[in-house]
Amino acid sequence: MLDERKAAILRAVVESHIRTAQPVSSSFVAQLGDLGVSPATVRNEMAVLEQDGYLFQPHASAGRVPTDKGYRFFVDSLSGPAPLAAAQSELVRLFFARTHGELERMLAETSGLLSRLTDYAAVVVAPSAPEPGRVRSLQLVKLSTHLVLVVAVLGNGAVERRPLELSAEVSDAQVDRAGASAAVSLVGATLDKPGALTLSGDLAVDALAGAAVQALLTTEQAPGAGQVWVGGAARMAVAFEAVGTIRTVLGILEEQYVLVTLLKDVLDRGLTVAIGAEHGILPLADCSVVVAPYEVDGERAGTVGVLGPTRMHYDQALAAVAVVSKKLSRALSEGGDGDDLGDLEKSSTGG
Amino acid sequence: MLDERKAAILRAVVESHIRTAQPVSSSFVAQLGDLGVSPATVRNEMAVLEQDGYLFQPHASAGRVPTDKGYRFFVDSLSGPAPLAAAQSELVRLFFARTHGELERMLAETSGLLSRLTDYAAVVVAPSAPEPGRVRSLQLVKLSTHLVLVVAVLGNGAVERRPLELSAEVSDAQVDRAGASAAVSLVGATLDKPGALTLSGDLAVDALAGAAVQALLTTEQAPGAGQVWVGGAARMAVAFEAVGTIRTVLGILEEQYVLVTLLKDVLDRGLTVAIGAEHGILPLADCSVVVAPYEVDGERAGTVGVLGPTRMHYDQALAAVAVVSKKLSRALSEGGDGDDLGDLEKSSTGG
DNA sequence: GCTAGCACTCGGTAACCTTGAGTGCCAGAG
DNA sequence: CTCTGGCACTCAAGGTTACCGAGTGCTAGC
Repeated sequence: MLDERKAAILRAVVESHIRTAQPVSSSFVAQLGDLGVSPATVRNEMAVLEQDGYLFQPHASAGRVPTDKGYRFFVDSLSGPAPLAAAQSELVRLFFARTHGELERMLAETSGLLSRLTDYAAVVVAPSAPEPGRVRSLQLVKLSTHLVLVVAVLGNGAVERRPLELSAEVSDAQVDRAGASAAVSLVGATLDKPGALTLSGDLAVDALAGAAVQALLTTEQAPGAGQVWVGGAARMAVAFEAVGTIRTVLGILEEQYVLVTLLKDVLDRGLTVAIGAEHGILPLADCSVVVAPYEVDGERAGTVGVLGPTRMHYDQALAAVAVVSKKLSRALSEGGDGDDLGDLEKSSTGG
Repeated sequence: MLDERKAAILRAVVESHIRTAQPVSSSFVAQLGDLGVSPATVRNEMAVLEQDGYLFQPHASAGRVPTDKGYRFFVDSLSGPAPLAAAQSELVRLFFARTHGELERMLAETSGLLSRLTDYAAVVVAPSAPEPGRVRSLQLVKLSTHLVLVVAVLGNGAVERRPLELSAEVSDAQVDRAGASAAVSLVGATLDKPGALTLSGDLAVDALAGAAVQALLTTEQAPGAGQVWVGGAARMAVAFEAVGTIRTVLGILEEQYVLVTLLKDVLDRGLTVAIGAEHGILPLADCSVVVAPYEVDGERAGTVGVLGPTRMHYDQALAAVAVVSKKLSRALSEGGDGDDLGDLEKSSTGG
């Protein structure tokens, strides 16, 4: 599609513009020395690249700036994510060595990590299904005469909690028996495939046990699914100069629904990077997104991503997103805090 | 301290500047007609107000702008929070009618509510002590050979969860017995006053039970205490013009520790409003904070607050913060989702 | 004590010019 | 046919000047 020289020029323009945020001149590219041609030649090539839609000239006496198409070519021609800088690898290592425990806190902090790694805003989407891990423990706790709490502990330490409002009063003993019954049905099973419920004969008990199991099974799709954490939104205020852009981007970053949909769409289209207008969100026309799914026990669970300006350091962002998603997958999968994370470091570098 | 006319002029300047963000001229104040004097007289008074540190003149041929001291006077002379607009009352009502369930989600969404009410950024600090309610249930769950999870359900439905790493392996039976023992010690007690632990004779069991109780008692001060949710940070990008200011303010809004300390300090000094440099945070010199504590079961638990530009609508912010903190207190106190929130509406309006 | 009048200050805007970076194009060399 | 040096052209950015007008401080008089 592009002969090698045009490709080289385009790459040079993109790289330079990513670094400096300035239009790139023909003489600058020529001076780079990679091609051994004069500025005039570069100019001719650039004119063609502009006609083909890879470059754009803000005004007559300015250099060239890449278009979305130009960035797309650049990203597609990347050999892969850059290796993480040593300091950053260390950050990641420390983070995952230190962090365990609560899922929510972990994901929230992961968004902070990813943002620090890339210097852009980071987004982490919670697993959309209830934790698929096996149920380790289930308990009913009577809070008041008409309120019972179902508490389940899953394999990875996550705690699922559901309130149950009762129409009729039940005794403590009945709650206990219902809890035992529900526990028999669910403990050891995964949340999507419960065991059968053994009936006790006491209607109230069986109804309560059934309701408890049911409450856990119904993924709280609407409200909870796709919970989102955004880290380092402030970094977008650094990435952009125009106040208007900052405003709109920050606004979007608070719209959880839009964010979740955005990341999901990109992944569904099989992409890792969405550049400028490629994702449909108009206000984010100046932004690109780098995403990766993470897994829990081998199943695609949630998404991590980076949102930065179109002129972002794609190689670094790709690397950071890849490493974080991988390590996160490990950390969240059964076995919990991995002892064997060390070897991952290498394998992810050579992606 | 200020005669009535000076006070009126000062109030007029503050009010106008809050609305327009522009320096206020003597003729404008005179035109308002509240005093029936000429611009020249207003000028003389303004000159005095400037000497006394209430006003400031950006440059010779400009109007006056309030200083922090000027705002302080204004706020102190407010008759109290303004009544909430009807639409906003409705927002609050709907919110608290709809929202219940998980503490964290509730607090997170509350920050969004408060931000929408005021059009500034809102901050909600989680209860700093572990939920003070009585322990309703306690359970140990063995996650892997060396990892046990302590799960406690408190009176208000909150779930406290602590991981315990074991140095030696214990059997399932031992974990169960330790759980029972710890439960006897804690269930029915409040977390700050545990009952004595009855020893079983099995060293491993007793050690585990003790560790479990201990884990729950130690408020996870450092990491978890003072968890913070920030809502509507993007609104700060609207409140300020200068990119630099936006950057620093957004930066601060992500520093949880700073935020928690800030709100705590303001409350500890007995203030409801901190204006400009009154709180020690230099980068927030252009910002004011309006805070209120909320309670759980009659005890001061956490804080809600609004962060806006120094020239913020204090009356509205005060009103919003007051109403939200009150309703939040109700919603979080034993009894949970209140049925009796209706009557609060009136009492809070006439603050 | 208030006010009208007046001189003064100074930020903001527009008009103008200059500068220089960068291009497009052309003609000639390889 | 491709590349390059040269040259005219364009246009944003920055500096200078002048002007306008908002707003003040001061003073003299009511």
